[in-house]
Amino acid sequence: MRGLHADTGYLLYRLGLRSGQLFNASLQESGLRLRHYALLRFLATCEGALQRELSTRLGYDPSAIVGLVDDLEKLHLAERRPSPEDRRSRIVALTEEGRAFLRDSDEASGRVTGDLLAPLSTDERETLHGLLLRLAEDRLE
Amino acid sequence: MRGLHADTGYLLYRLGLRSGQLFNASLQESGLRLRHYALLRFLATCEGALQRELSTRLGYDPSAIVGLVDDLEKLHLAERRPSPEDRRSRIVALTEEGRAFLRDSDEASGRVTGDLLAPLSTDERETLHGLLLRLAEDRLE
DNA sequence: CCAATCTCAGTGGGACTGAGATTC
DNA sequence: CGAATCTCAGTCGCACTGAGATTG
Repeated sequence: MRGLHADTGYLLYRLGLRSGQLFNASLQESGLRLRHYALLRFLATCEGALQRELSTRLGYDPSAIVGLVDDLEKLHLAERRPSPEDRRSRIVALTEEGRAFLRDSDEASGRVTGDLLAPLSTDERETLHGLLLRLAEDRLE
Repeated sequence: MRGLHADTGYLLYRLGLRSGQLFNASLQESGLRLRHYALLRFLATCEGALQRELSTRLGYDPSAIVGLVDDLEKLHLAERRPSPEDRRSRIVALTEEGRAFLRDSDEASGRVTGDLLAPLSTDERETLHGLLLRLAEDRLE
């Protein structure tokens, strides 16, 4: 009979949970959760995105995006703008405050991942990142 | 500004969620969830465990173990026995039905992981497994 | 008396569904 | 008309907390 950790999929599941916990703990004082932070980080790469794009790219349900953007708007870290091409859609974009928040929290987020990967050497971390990236590109729709 | 997938911790989080989804989907017809299955798989390695052990080894809250074992008892896949050494504790053990269930579902669970890791070669899968295992041993209490 | 183990009720956040309103 | 986008209400599984009962 195989042990619990003989299965790579289960290992991924367990380490993914742990990683999320660590991120959420480090974001605690900002009042945000990992999902808000991921949304901000995605917005920083694209100068505005439709809520539907955020849903597919981040893997969250469309109805969840509504509340997340609500929260970020209340904190003035992001804002909704009408889309000039399609009045059904809203464009979500970072504010200046949002950009400043990302600059300030960048170091803290790197520390979380560094802590998680502490048992691995630099080379091993790069190998792991490359393998996970290939899985993500193929398996994260 | 770094992209979303530049962070190994976030990649782990996303792929962990996906892995859990795939496992749960494959278990759907059995009426169990991944957490039940993980508990059964752990029991198969030890011939009976205290609920406190299950909590620490599987990473679930002690109060969650109660309901999980309740579910498995209702399905006659596991059972509680009194501990001869400490009457506060209960020993949870697989039943014969539980062992048979694991034999039957073993192949399906391997297929889920094989599917998730499809983009990688056999060597790469082993490399990934080794790296994740080292992280799990150090970072999963 | 204090600690450990199990149980249970309640709380809060997250994932999802189904419906509605608006616009293409 | 059907399809897409956003919104909202409701449901369900899950994580955690705090309390209680039993035993060491």
